[in-house]
Amino acid sequence: MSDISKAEFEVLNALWEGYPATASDIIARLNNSKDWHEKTIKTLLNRLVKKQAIDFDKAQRSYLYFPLIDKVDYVAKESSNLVSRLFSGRVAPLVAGFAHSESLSRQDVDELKSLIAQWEKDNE
Amino acid sequence: MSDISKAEFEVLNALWEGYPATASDIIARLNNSKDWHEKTIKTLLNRLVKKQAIDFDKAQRSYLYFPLIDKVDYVAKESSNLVSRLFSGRVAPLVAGFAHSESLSRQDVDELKSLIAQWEKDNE
DNA sequence: AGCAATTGACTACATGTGTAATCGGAGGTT
DNA sequence: AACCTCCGATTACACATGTAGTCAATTGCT
Repeated sequence: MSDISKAEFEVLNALWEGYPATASDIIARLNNSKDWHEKTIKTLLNRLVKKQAIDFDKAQRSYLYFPLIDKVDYVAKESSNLVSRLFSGRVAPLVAGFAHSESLSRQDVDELKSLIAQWEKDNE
Repeated sequence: MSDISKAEFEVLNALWEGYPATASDIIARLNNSKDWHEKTIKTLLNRLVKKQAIDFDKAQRSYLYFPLIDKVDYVAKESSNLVSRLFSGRVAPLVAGFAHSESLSRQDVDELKSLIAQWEKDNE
């Protein structure tokens, strides 16, 4: 399973942006958002390899990293994890929280409506 | 902020079930779900106090613990955190994931519909 | 009064995590 | 051939975390 730390996740996420990618690629991508030392990122890549979250092909000098776990899967697992821990597994109360805090956009609402329509078509 | 670890969260969550509560109360509550040593739970209570997530009133011998942070707030922060990290801050894609994995219930859908209706009334 | 049990405080210790620095070797440069 | 450079591997180290154990004081029991 994923026992990926916060920092490790950022690196993995950068890799999901495009792969295979060299360490330098990842470092460049993270340079924008994070203020991490190159060595730090390499350490994190290493730990991700050890955790079997990513792997690499040996190119000439540098490695070509690629993810072993799919972003969609990871995201689904994390979401369901949080929803089950914090909302007894039901997603509506989470959305309710967002509605309350004004964090619900017109776009969200439109998408939700369409999701619901689809769900109802499929489920009855 | 909350830098509450997983184990600490379980204890805090047990406290939210009802407070003020003694350490023994919490231990009893967690006994059902977790297989933690009494001492472990007391350590976690202590750490939560140090982190100013909870506090206590000194009763006679044992303390009466109570939360300093509200579950609703905590839950909102964690949710928004996850949604922003994994879904660029928009909640609909998260719900879409649930719809896809058959984890959306009739009840969820009804609640979502009512949330949406309310949102639209408020927002246009 | 004296002892046992209970409670929070303090201590312990292995492993995880954030954040690098150093090492040794492969490749390019002169 | 000798050296510099760039890469991954290995090592470092402080603080967080999971998971308890020991200590000292208080309380209840006899």
